[in-house]
Amino acid sequence: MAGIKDVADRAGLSIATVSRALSGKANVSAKSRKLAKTAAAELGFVPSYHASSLASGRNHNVGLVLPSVHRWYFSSVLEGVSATLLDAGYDLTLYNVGDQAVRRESVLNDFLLRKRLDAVIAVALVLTDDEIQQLLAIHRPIVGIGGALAGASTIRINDSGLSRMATNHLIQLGHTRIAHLTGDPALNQDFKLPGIRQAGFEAAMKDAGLPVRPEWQISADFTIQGAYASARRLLGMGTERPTAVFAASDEMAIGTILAARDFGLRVPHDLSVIGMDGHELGEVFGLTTINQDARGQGALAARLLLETLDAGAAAGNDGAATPRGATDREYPTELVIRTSTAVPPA
Amino acid sequence: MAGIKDVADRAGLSIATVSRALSGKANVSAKSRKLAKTAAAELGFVPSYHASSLASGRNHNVGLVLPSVHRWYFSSVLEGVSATLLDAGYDLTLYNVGDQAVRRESVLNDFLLRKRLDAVIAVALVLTDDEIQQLLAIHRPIVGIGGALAGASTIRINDSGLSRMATNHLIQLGHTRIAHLTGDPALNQDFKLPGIRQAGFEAAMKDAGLPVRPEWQISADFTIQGAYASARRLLGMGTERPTAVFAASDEMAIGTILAARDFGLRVPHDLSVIGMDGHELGEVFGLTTINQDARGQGALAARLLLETLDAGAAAGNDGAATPRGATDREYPTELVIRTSTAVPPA
DNA sequence: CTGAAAGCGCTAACAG
DNA sequence: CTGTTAGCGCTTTCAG
Repeated sequence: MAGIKDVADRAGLSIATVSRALSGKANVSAKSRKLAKTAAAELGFVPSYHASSLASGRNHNVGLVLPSVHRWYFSSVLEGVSATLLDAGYDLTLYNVGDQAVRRESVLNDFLLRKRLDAVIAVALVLTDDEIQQLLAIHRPIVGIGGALAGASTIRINDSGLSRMATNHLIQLGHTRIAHLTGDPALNQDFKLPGIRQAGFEAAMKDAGLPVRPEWQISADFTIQGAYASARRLLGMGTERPTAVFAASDEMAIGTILAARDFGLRVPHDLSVIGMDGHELGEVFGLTTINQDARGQGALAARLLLETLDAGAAAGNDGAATPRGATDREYPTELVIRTSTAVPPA
Repeated sequence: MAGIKDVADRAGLSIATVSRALSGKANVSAKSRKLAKTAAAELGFVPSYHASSLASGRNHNVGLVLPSVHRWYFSSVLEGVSATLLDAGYDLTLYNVGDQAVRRESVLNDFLLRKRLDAVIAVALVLTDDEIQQLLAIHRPIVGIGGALAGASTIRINDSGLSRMATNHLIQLGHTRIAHLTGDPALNQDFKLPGIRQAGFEAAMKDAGLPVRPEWQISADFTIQGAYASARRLLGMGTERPTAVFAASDEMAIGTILAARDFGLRVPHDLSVIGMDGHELGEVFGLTTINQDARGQGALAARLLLETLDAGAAAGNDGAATPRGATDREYPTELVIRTSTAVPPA
């Protein structure tokens, strides 16, 4: 309950000096600073964030918009953002919009605009130009992770190129009957991600002169269990089976491996499976995949934002940071070959 | 950038009337309200949360403290809390403290005290009396999920009783050689959860006159992959094997099933496995478990808090809600028998 | 280096 | 029902 006034009284200083001393500003004598600090400590003084934000215009708070917290990719990004922010003394306001359009709307049109956030990080969210403009209009820098965001900075991986790479890995091993397990079209609130990865797959197949069979293009909801169900249907089709599957996420690759086991198929002997992500569970299954360090992407996004904010503050820019020209960074990835892929059965 | 003043001017009303009109208060003529609303809309007015919080004392913001966002239980709780809060127009400030003591400290001693939260929900966190007092001292209601929190309300399941139930399920099937896979002792930032579940297991064994073999009491980090590694060690011990395993979480139960497969053990024919949680993936593995609806627990916690806050507001209580006597609620659960448990091999 | 004073933008009595 | 008047608790010129 102690306010800065109480601290000032107890320290025998003015409110202004205490404020400067406590927020580590210059132009305060060592003695005054000590005096202020002790008084504050003795009173258990904790500054009111609302008051200081109101007065200074800075919030020390970053918003994070996610479509889900259950899928590995998103919780990993969240973890990276969270750790970076916490260490910098920033709060993280989480908007888990899920798949409900209503929630998405209200977050975008109400929550985010309440001038309470210094910046926002949007993960795998397709924003309309209007939505982006609205955000930019309130002078908040935005960074997008996982896809392009016109006018905002983004961090992403080369989804189409990497899908090609994954597919090529299979082709080089000698596979010709390759299936692709993609994300449900309904999940295209995401940056059209499923579509992009699928395009990469198709391009690679085409380049190799291989057919893309419609019945081997299946989809699931990005979860292990969803992919398991879809893969069972794929592998259970009475007809010819593929000898390899490229799944658009590790979770779906794992679901595929589990389904294969049900049919007595040995991985990779009878069926090769490659995923994409770098999920920790991949090791257990010997999953060949493309690592993308989602946690690192989240941390990087947060760091970039913090730098921008600091720069804005240093420039005396009234707390509202100036977004330095929107940049589009590609995050590094690596192909990790384990034991779920091999040459096709004779 | 438009402030309430601009809206007032444009509407030809006083600031006060606009404030009342826009925040849906009574005592405003329909005409004035309409006038205010149109003016606000035309100017794209969005109220400053800091200003209104400072003036009203209410933040519309709840803090959630979690030890992790990757484990199923926590992300499920998060999801429940998040949805409930969003729908009520509240912000969710997330503190993912992880296992770093430093972070835990700073969150507890800095972040949470900044008077920016109306309430806090702590999941599976053991708070010292001091910490609880500190939080209560700033007049913020707290609710704990997943364990006891002296002085605060809690929502939890009967961990010890349910562990007993799970163990008894195995015993009733005829098992006598039962192993227990518990959480790493290091994870006892949790409400001593591993210990409590283990105690339930031991009690059930004792009641049945069965021996608890130390070498069959193993631990892991609550993840599938961690449990997989531990279970491999358990099942790979040259000596006699258990015929059943009770894992303290579904993720660990699944890791166990995967390990069993590696050794050519059929579940449940050669090894019965029971888990605890209600993880969606359990279905894929036919996992027998105890469902606990973590999402629902999170939603309930949020709802309780919102009610308390509303009550406080209604009571004209300066926004600082009065915690109505701390209650300790037990959340309902159910034993779900699937196909991972059966009578022991002959 | 320090203090006084002027707000940040809104809400909440209080009179009318 | 509406306008006026005080602040909420801090930061920040601006003098000194």
